[in-house]
Amino acid sequence: MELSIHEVTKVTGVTSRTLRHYDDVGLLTPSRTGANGYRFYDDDALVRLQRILLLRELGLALEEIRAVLDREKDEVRALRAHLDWIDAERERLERQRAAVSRTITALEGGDEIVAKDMFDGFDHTQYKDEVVERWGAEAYQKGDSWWRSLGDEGRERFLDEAAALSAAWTAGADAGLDPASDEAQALAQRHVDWLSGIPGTRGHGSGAVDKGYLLNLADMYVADPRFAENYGGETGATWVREVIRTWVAQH
Amino acid sequence: MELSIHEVTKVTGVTSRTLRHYDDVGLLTPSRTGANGYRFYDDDALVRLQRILLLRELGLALEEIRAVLDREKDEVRALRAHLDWIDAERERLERQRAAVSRTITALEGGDEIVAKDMFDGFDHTQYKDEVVERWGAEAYQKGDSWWRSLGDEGRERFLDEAAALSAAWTAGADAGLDPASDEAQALAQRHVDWLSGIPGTRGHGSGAVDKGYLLNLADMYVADPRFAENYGGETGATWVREVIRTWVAQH
DNA sequence: ATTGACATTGACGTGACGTCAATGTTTAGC
DNA sequence: GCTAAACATTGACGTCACGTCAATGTCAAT
Repeated sequence: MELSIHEVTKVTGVTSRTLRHYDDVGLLTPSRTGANGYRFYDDDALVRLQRILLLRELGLALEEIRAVLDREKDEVRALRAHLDWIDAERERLERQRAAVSRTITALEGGDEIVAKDMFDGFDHTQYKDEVVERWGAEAYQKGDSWWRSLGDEGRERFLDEAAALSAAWTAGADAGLDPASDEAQALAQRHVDWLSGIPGTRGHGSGAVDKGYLLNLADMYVADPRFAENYGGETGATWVREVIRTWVAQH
Repeated sequence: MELSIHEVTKVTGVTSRTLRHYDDVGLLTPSRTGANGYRFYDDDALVRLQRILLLRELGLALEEIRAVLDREKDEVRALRAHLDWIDAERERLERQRAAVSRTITALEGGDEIVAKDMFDGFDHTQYKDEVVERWGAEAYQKGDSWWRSLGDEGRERFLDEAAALSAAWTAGADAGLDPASDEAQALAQRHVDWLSGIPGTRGHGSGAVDKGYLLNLADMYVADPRFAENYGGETGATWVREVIRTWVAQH
């Protein structure tokens, strides 16, 4: 039995364009080509097409399919590799979903989010991946060569310290510490040290963190609910601001 | 402040090619273009770039981003739509993963899988979309003009009935019904009626479903673990086969 | 002979750039 | 003033799996 290209399309649902494409890339050669150039497919060709379509449905690329069918590659191994790829894609989508979802929440939270604000969220350390994502953007302002230069380990340490600071601030606020106390001021110093690692935070010329920047930051912690969350809510953030203001006054 | 394209790349991490591309598609026009053709970006342009990069990380297409930034589209609504798209992608991957996984299992199960076998899975109704996919292939053997001719509604009904049958069979098996009981036999009749809608199932000449085909089908339900799953496992499938055998004997 | 259905081979379009290639501009050093 | 390095530009092709014309040839039926 030999089918014309039209009959194959009716029977398989694939378009003639697809069949010609498969011919072009050498994935499925017609069993016979007439003197007029017409393509004809016999049973063997149809079986091969069947297998192609199956693997295609499973998501394999045409090149992969070709390798499998030409016995250049083990079928199970190819599918296993594909499974890994699917898993990676799944995870990526999962993270992206979370990021989009949080962004929507933030946008609905009320105030118009200006890009500036979104990129300043460098201590949103509740979720590491989110921070990494934010840093990919944050890097814009600070120059991401720095962030990249940290290496995986450096980034890890940086984020860990950020998380530790957030926890320490919350604990201090909960404890109702005096903003001028040694403990609170030591915490402020630690925060400043951490900040100093970020390019762009240091004042012009001086090697130290810019005080104006610090005060702005403190204000932001209070004003922006998304920041406040990381510092024990509004009251916590207010306390953090007091501690920082005190520290600035003393330096 | 005005940055050259090179400075922008250092500061943002995007390549100059990307910036030129964004210029080409009108997504981000440089604030100034020198007489020499050089591109320069001011603060406003950088803020716009910031927002572009953020939305890009969230997975929006450039065209979408442009629509959002040009205030043609609400940001939240755009992100919501994108969320839907992500969810759809997630589900698609989930199904694909399951299909690939099952295929691997089947391949490892021993016997070489002939294309024929794989395409006979027309009542894998656990997931509708999967069935649709399988049908796209199954159609190969039966001639998919029929499947297409059903229309969306017809396909929907067909798949719903398939799912209902699968559930009914499982329930019957769980209940331990007598294969010869009226209830079980009614179920068999219903299954046969459903099958009769499929071209190729009817015996030559007679309008009724071919009995040999039915018996083969029943055997397959038991033999193939991928089928058995849909009929309450191996024991369930065995019971289904008994019911069908009884029905065939009585007709 | 004409019509209509079906076939062919190009060739462009899709999305978001990467990657040459060929060439002009600016800056720094000698 | 010359030269080399660094940086800029505009094309233009490649990616992936085809969809979609366009221009044209072939075949069966009327």
